[in-house]
Amino acid sequence: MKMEKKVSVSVINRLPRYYRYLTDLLAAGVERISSKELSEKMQVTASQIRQDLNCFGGFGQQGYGYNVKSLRSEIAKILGLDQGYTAVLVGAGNMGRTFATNTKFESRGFRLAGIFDSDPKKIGTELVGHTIRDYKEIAAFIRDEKPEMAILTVPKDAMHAVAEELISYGIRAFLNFSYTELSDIENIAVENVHLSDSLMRLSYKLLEHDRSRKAKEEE
Amino acid sequence: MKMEKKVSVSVINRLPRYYRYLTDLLAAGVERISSKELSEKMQVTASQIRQDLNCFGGFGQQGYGYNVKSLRSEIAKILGLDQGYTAVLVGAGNMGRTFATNTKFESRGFRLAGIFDSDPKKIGTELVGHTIRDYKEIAAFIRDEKPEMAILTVPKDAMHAVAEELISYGIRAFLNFSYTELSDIENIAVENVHLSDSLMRLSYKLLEHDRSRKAKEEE
DNA sequence: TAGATTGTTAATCGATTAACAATC
DNA sequence: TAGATTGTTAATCGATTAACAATC
Repeated sequence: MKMEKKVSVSVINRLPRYYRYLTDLLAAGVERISSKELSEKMQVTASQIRQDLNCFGGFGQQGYGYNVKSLRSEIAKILGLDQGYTAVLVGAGNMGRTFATNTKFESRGFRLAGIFDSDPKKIGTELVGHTIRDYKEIAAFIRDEKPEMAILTVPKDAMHAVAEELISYGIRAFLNFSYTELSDIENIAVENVHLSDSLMRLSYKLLEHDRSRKAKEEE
Repeated sequence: MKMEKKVSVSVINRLPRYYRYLTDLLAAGVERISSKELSEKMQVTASQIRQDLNCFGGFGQQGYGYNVKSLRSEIAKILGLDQGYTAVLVGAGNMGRTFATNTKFESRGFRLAGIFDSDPKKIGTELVGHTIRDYKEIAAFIRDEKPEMAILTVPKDAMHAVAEELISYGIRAFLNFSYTELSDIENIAVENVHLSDSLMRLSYKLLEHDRSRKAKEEE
């Protein structure tokens, strides 16, 4: 895997999508695929696919295309899915429960080590095969289990304090679902998720469509 | 609001973030802000902020900056948040419940008209002030209530059939949470959300950080 | 070998940043 | 008026697309 120049975020952002499509193709029993075929399925250009992949290495073969299984595993490696990264989930509210339930951690190469909350009503109950633990025990837990990542689904007012505390225990990656953004911190990987942004983008697109429909009618 | 050239998706994608920051500033009682101040908060360039806003009009004032309240409301208008768009939620599973609970529809200018599921155990129960309805009744409901948007949190195998059915009833925007992507359809606004993509991006970032940390240690 | 499709270079296009005159 | 900061043009930078020689 070559890594001369820094790979642009545009490319990185597309990798999970490639991974998903390749996972589906593999499940469908497809053995090989050309950049052209894949580009049609994904509604992007074949050029872009080839350029993106060649940021990391030459995974294809002239005259043949790409082997679905091996390309998928190469992308997994690029994304770090082969690292066995371990995560803790902090916050077992609605969002936490949904994320824990919907995310197939193992099939994505991750391990969910534990779930924490500070609500006595939740502590001790079960969620996706884990007993929800008291947040007070998280320091000891992280010391023992050495997870790298934390998924934060805590109230926005608590978020910063929780993040700082977890960093002091050695956590170095955050998937943050709380409304307030966690800004970049040196040596810490951060990814903020905002579901309502998607709704607003959809609204913009709908407005655009309505506008062009109206413009057509007025012709 | 000028609209000569098509505004790029990069700009559109940033609008919800501006909207969030302005909402917070307004809540904090901040009256005016310059592109420079905002750029520092948001970790972008002041140039980018001014360029982005000027795609839609001159909302600022030389020597003064931007009025937080009025800029926020301009962005709301651009995003269509003043259109009173109405949505139905289809699927009251984990994801549906979380989205319904976490999204302050009204404060974002939307109206949630109804929630549908086909599970008899769920039908008739309450969720965020709505009684979950039988999916069989959705045709009549859409005819009466005329929602524009549907939020899809249905199993991936059902997704395409549901989307097509809803289009036939007049729905013209989809926020799709199912694993399978809903590809672009003419005159229909589509936004796909993939939570596990965020986890994979985080994983990539973590791997990058680990790599550069290791490289430093080896110096 | 002939055909197909990659990897890669070059050309184009678009987005970001810088700079500054306009103006509040 | 002087100072600040916008709106906007120009310069730079980067990303995407096109093209094609390399090669399986």
